[in-house]
Amino acid sequence: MSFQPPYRLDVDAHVADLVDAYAGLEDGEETDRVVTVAGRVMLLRDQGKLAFATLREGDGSEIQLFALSKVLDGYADFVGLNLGDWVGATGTVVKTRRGELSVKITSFVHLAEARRGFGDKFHGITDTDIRYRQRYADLWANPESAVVLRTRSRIMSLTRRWLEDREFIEVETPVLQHVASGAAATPFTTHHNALDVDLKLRIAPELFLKRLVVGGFERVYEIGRVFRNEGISTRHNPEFTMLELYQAYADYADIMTLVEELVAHLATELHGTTTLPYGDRELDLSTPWRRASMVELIEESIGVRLDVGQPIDEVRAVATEHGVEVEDSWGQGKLILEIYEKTTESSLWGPIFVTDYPEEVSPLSRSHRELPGVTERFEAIVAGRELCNAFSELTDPDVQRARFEDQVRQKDAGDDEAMPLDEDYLRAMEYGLPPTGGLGIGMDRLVMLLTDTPSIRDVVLFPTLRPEQ
RNA sequence: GGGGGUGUAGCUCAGUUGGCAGAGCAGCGGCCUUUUAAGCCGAAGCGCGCGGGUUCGAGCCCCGCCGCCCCCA
Repeated sequence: MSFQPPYRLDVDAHVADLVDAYAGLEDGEETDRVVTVAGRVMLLRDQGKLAFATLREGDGSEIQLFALSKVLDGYADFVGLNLGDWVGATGTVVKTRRGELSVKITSFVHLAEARRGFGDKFHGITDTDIRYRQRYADLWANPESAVVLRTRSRIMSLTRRWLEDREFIEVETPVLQHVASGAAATPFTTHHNALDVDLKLRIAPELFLKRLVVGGFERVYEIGRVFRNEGISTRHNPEFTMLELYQAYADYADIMTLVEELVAHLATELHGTTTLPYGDRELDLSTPWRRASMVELIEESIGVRLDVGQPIDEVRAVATEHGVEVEDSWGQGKLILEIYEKTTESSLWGPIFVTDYPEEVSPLSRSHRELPGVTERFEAIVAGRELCNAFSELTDPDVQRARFEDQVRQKDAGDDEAMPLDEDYLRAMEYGLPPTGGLGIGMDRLVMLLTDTPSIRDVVLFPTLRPEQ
């Protein structure tokens, strides 16, 4: 007869709690506390008339099951278990003579067979292809994978709580959009049969969230998946999780404060400190973070002070001198951004707020209150990577229309990632968008930095992969 | 798209100057009253990513392709 597992089981103790509660038992001491625990048998040491098994719960906590043939009903079945099998076990909490906290079991139930093994019981599974494709196996074979991915859940939860404590409300906006705008990226296209229209998967929730600010949601955020049809690397997955928030009556300086406080809060909650290891370096997330403008940082890097107002030939010359492949359609702003990315960005470790991006490359940002040609926009670089993008939002519909039209010109000139014009968003702005600060954070990258993880695939449960075989 | 690394049993890996494919673990059979990656005995399992080529002979050499990892564009 085939294996017939029970339909349910009353589990009355978690391994982690038992480990905490009974750490002080003496070697050989037995309690009369009866517990039922459950998990997978990860190791089994059969001694003949007695056996020891290592039971692991999904959170990684482990306790030994101590089975005596004289005491345990079904002893023969117990020692016949395969590594990886799910069991429930009932018995008393004891510490063995050799000092291992155990449940001395009087009965057990076989809950599921592991027809496939979890790999080498010492080395686990190291083949990345198996780890990413069969995450369900990786989570058991490599407990450190499970720790990172569970920490991700914790980060999402802490972030939501922190924002809600500050009166932000969470919303959900469309993933399927007629116009995929709000970022410079190539969208995925799909088709709706009943309407017979092509739809895009969102590349950012930005424009919908700002519509909500127009609608009176003064502090609003969304944590959701966005999709960008571009390459895959250690820092890019085609679908990733973005936090965007908008705060009415705030500007980009307020948002800088919000970002550094949020990140420092998360670090403190998770690790008890704002000084974290990342790779072979250290990361000091204590506030405040340095603020410096893009042109200042370029000057520090290459010794040349650039300005969007200077003659374009001079900026082109600097770009060419530093190996930037210049296109004729680029103005000073785009050239300066390219020079920054080529010469400066990779040398930044951070945390640092890079501020005052050129208008030409910032179609949704409000112009700087003092400096001509640049916007009140910043990106944070943390651990050498771009973490977020934020600005004082552009609120003037006429200026926004002009910026969109400029983007369309750039698209026509061959820039595939230039932003399309969103007519409905302009209509929304005509109802009045108050002064607003906005932010987008790549949550996957935030998890990477808080878990000291080098690849985005290690913080995404099921990363996008080529189809098998 | 370019460069580097890698692909041998279910898993982790070793395979010397080209000369009948190996180990540990898992799985299977057996022994064992305090194990900790338990130990011991036994049987079984891969024809070496795929396709060509050189050679008496290729896991090792050559060519092409494919997958995975890393770096760069």
